[in-house]
Amino acid sequence: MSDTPDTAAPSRPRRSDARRSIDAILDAARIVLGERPDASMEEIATKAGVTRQTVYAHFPSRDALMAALIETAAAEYAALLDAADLETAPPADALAGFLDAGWRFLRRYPLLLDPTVTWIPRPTSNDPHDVVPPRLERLIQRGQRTGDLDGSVSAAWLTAAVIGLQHAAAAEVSAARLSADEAATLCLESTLRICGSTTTRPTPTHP
Amino acid sequence: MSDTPDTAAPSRPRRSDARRSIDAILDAARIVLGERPDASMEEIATKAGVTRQTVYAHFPSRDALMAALIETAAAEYAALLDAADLETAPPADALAGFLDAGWRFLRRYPLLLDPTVTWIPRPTSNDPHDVVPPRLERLIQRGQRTGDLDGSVSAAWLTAAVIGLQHAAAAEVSAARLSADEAATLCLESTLRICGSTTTRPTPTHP
DNA sequence: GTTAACGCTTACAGCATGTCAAAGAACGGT
DNA sequence: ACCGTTCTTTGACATGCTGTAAGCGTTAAC
Repeated sequence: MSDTPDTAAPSRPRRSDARRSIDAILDAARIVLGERPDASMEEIATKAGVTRQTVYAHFPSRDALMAALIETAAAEYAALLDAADLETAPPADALAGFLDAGWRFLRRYPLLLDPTVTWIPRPTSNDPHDVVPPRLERLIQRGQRTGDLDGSVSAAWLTAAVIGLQHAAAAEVSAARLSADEAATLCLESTLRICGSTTTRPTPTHP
Repeated sequence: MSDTPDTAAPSRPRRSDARRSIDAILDAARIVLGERPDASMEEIATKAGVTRQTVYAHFPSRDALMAALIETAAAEYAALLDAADLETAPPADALAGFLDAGWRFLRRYPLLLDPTVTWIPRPTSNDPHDVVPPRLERLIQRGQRTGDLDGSVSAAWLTAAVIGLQHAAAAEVSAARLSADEAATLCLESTLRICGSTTTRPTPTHP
C-alpha cells in the first residue's frame, strides 16, 4: 500500500534499509504529528532516527509525506472496516461496528483528529474519502431497503452526518469534556436516531 | 468589541486613522483568509491597503490578529443569536433559528469553515466557545424541561452534536455535494431527530 | 499651529522548506 | 569476500514568511 511514494514503476526492488527508513519516517510522522500537527520535518526526521535530507530523499515535499501517511492510514482504516462485517450484520449492529472501527482507528491516528490535515492535497490513490464514506453509505442504503433504517432521508447526507457526529464526539474527548466510553455511547445513540433505526435499542433503564 | 487589540487600558482614545486601519485589516483578514487560510501577512496587509509593518503595529503577531478576528466574529455571532429569540420560541422553532443564525454567520465568515483555525490560541475574551454553545445548551435544556425535546440524552452532548452536524452540512456545501438549501433542510431534519423533537414536523409532502 | 500619534521605508535576524553536491556506509548479488 | 549500486550523511545554499527595530514623513487631535 505504501510501496512507491515517489514513482509507480521502480525499475528495481527497493533496498531493505530504504524500506526501513520509509517505515520509520511514516511511523514517526504518525506519532509526532499526532501530538503536534505543525511539527517540523526536522522533528519527524529525528524521531525516525534519520536526517532531514533522508526524508526528502523519499518524500519530495512535506505534502507528499502527508499524502503518503494519509494513504497508509486509509488502508488500515479500510482493513478495520472490512473486518467488521458491515455488509451482512443487522444495520443497527453494523452502524455500531462502523463507529467502533472509527474509534480504534482514531486511537492509532490521532493525527486525523486535528482538522489541519483535511485540506492538504489528496493522495493520488487510496484516498480516505474514497474508502470510508462509500462503505458507510452502502450500509445505510441496505438498511433503508430492508426497512431497518428510515428511508426518507438521503443516504449520502446521513453518511456525512454520521461521520460528522463521530468527529464531534472525538472532539469532546479531546477537550476532556467526555470520556472515550461516554463519547462512544452517545455517538452511537445519536447515530441510530438520525438514521431512524427502528430497532428497539433499550434506553439504559433496567428491564 | 474589537476595541483594544493590544492592551486593555489605552491612556488616550485611539486616533481615527488608526481605527480605520484596524478595521480595514480585520476586514481584509476576514476575506482573504476566507479564501485562502494560509495567506501571508503581506497579502492581508496589501488587501487592507497598508503595509505589513502597520499590521504588526496593531497586532503583535499573526495569532493575535487571528484572535482579534475570531473575537469580532464571535461578537457578530452572538448578536445574530440574540436576535433570534432562542429563549422564548418553541424549542423546535428555536433550534431552526439557531441553525439559521449559523448559516448566515458562516456565509459572512467562511474563514471559520476551514478547520485550520480551530486550534489557534483562544481569544482572551469573547471566545466563540463561550458564546455559542452555552446559548444552544440553554435552549436544549429548556426544551427538555418542557418535554418538547427528549430529556434522556445529556444537553451538553446534544449541543456538541448539533454544532457538529452543522459543520458536516457546511462541509458538504463546500464540497459542492449539496446546495445551501438542501444542507439547511437536511441539517435541521437531523438536528430535530437527535434532540428527540416530538413536534410533528410534516415530511415535505403537499397538504 | 503645535504636538503626539500613526504610517511608510528600509533593514535585519530567525526559522522552516526545499535543493544540491560530494563523501562515506550499508546492502545485494556474485 | 568482493564490488558495484544504492542509500545515508554532511555541509552548504536559496527562498519565503514571521517578527523586530530605527528613522522620517504625514496626519489627526487639542
